Amino acid sequence: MTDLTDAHIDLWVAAMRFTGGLQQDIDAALKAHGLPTLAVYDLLLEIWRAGEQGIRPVEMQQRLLISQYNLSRHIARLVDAGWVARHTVDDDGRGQLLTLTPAGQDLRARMWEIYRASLHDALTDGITTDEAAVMAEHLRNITDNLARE
Amino acid sequence: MTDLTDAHIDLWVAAMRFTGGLQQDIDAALKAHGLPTLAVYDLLLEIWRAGEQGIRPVEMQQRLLISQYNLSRHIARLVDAGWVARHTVDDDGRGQLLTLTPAGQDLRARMWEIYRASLHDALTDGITTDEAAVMAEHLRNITDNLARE
DNA sequence: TCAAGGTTGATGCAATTGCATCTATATGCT
DNA sequence: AGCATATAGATGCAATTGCATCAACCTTGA
Repeated sequence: MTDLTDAHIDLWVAAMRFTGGLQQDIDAALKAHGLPTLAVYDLLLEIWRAGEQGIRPVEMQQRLLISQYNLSRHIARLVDAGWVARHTVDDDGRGQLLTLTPAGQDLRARMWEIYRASLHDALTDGITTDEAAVMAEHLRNITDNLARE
Repeated sequence: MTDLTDAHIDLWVAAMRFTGGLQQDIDAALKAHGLPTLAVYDLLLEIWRAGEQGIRPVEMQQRLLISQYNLSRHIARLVDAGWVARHTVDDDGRGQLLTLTPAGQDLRARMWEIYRASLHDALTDGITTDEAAVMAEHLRNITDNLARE
């Protein structure tokens, strides 16, 4: 039973400022190019990764930190905008499978250009590849602890 | 001119999942105890730190990642709830100084109990104090880079 | 087969956030 | 002083989010 030290708290504060600040920068860059937010990008990425087979909303919900009703409404907007297509599921009448339309694939690619540029500007100067790998591993360890509880 | 590597991207993804997941856990714990959200805690903390002298909203805005109108409305709610008091500024008729009422001080303390417990559960098992210190320093370096641009 | 309970996704309504703009005060310039 | 511009904070309105609940479908068990 170890203690929570000031260093642990510092880590939490630094992590919050890092993700919060960079997230704002990325969203600002996306908006400046007339593109949707980072939250929408995450959805498009998941659907894109699923390929032609598609992905169920319930599966996206498990992977992303998003509430069910929020996901449901995001999907409705993406479908309305013509970026995502809904398909029926053969063996489950409740469900649906989502795929990206060509326009959706194009949008995701354009968003990634901007997203990637923001990450480049923010990350490459301040930290080496090796340091980044070590930190990512540590953060995954902690996050796995969370999920386990 | 270095490159953005997969390790850098992994770091970003891991950091997002870490802060997002833990933030959800903390907010859930606070809510389970009938307390306001983490965002409100940050405001109370800033005002608390300012002590009897108080703090101006414009200064809070610079320190926290919050928009002006959002801050303005949060403050209005905190004042309505009796947790924060507004004072006039002698040499600036536009401004105001905020302090915590006794009820606000009590609220902040109660929130910190829950907040601290969540941080303890999440952090102490997965990472040592020394590792946490190193990571916090790295993250601050990156975040400082952001601010400079 | 069919009732009970679980899962998937949608939605009405309230609260919050984002955006644009506004009011009031302060500062700087001539 | 008098006007233009900048800063601090508030607010009307639209969009998004949170919460509770719902409808439709699936699964299990008697």
